[in-house]
Amino acid sequence: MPELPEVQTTVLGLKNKVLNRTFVDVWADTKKLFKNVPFSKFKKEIKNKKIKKIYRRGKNIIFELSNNYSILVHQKMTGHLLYNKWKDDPMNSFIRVKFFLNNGKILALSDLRKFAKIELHKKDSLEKELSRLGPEPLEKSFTFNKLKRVLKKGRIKQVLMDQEVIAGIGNIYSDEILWSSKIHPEKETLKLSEKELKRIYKAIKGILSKGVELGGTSISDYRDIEGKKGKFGDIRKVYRREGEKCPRCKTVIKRKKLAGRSSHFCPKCQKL
DNA sequence: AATCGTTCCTGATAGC
DNA sequence: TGCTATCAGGAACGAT
Repeated sequence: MPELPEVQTTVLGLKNKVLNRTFVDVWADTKKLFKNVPFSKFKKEIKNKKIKKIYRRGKNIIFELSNNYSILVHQKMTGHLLYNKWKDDPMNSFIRVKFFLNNGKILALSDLRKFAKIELHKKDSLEKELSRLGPEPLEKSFTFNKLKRVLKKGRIKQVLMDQEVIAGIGNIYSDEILWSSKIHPEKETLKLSEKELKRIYKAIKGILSKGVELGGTSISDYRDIEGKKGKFGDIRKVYRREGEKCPRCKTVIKRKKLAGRSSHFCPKCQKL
């Protein structure tokens, strides 16, 4: 599922391929994905508009158009954008939306479970939408003190995944961050020592950067815009490794459901 | 006010 | 073999 590193990988690809192109038309078989305006209006407003800017905020992708509208795409769990000719792979075959560009190429959304959302925003409604998100963890302004200030009360795993606390962390990277910092996912944030917080801070920066560097994680559905897999999944330590051995201490990795989400951790390295 | 459970969706997998 | 039930999960939403 696309989290910060996956969305960043997609955005880098898009900047390379579709920046400054113009949308000629758009097709969709699943019009439900268009959440805040009817598909017909969406189509009318983006037709023949140039893509002036492409950027990421949290797990959202934003295309800024020449008519001061912006398109916001959230890939949710199984959505990913594909450009032109992409690698043949079952995961790339659930095409729900196609954007036709003025160079004759296609930008498509493949989304097995149809959870993705596409919205059309004017400046103020976009700002309002994005203002709910917490800070960007890879930005310089995300300092150790910033982390301490934004962390709210609760179990660390859920707090790390809360988009209003920090933007961009989901299930994969929160498990990896906690394993790396030797913290149990159910640990209460208020009970974290200064040392533990420092480890979490370093892990957030380190793991997310590594994720971006390796082009994200593709053990289930994520693919880059050419339809290719990211490589972070190869070096992950605990996520979806229940029953395997902890690379640090060889204890069998456990999985536990927390607030509807599975958490993977080493019961020896990550004690409560 | 904050926290919990439910919902959206469909392919893969387990169980009978 | 072939069917059905369960599971995966980001975030909005409704319920407590």
